[in-house]
Amino acid sequence: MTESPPSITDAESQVMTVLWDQAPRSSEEIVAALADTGWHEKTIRTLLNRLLGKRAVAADRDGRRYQYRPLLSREQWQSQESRSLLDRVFGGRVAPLLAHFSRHEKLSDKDIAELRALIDAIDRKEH
Amino acid sequence: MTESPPSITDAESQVMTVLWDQAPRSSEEIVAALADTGWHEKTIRTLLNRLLGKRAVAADRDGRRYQYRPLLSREQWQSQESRSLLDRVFGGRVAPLLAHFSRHEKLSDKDIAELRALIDAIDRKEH
DNA sequence: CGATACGAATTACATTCGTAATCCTTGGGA
DNA sequence: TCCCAAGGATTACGAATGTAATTCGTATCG
Repeated sequence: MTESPPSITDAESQVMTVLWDQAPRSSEEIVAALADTGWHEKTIRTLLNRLLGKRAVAADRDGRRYQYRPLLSREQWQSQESRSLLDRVFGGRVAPLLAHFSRHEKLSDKDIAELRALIDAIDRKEH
Repeated sequence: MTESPPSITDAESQVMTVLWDQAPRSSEEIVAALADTGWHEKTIRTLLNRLLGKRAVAADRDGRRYQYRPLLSREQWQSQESRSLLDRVFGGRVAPLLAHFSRHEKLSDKDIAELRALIDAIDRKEH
């Protein structure tokens, strides 16, 4: 059986975010970092456990506590989600997605600058 | 109360796809068009009904049958899904998403051309 | 004219997800 | 030494979702 990257839910991804931001962390720290969500401490511990079950995070014993760290990387997750959107919504083709963004999304100056840099980078890479 | 565009599930979107492809259609035609999914006819009718409940499709009486047609457009749906990905996964910014694609997805020449056209269009719009 | 078949409407049911509450263990303080 | 509180593990529970089965109404065929 091959290990496919774990798929995580929306709520779970918010927990991952705090670990991607900094790790390892104790559950107490994670709870603190998620104070703004309004989630109950119990809820966050549940999410942590589900992530453990999915092997999206690892827990290293630290005395009577655990230190949690991500196993699934943010990049892996972004890839999964992007590919999912691409396949589900745009028939797997990038161009329609780009066309969609160009027609419907408001791009900030920063976005535009980054896009320009992106294209330049691609140009250079293709020499 | 303002009408927000209905949010549809993954299975439902596959039904929408056949209506976006061509409409109006009878349920029989829709079932036929979804033969490759392996879904039971009952399943497809259930999805149609849920879409009706969400006002994502309309049913126009045609004798003792209905002719179904989409109320939610493919473009609207693509926008919703794109924005959702953007917000959930890329902090709401387009450039990181595109940067991600450029790093991890194979961009065809056509894709790159579109990207360039996108920037050019923006440039012109901003005069 | 009565039974049937087909589409529509309603109901069903297991799983996943969001959101906790409850139970279990054990290190530390009274 | 004994009890408690903080964390971890387990259980709960309603809503949404995937996937149907059951029931209902009626046009049609024998």
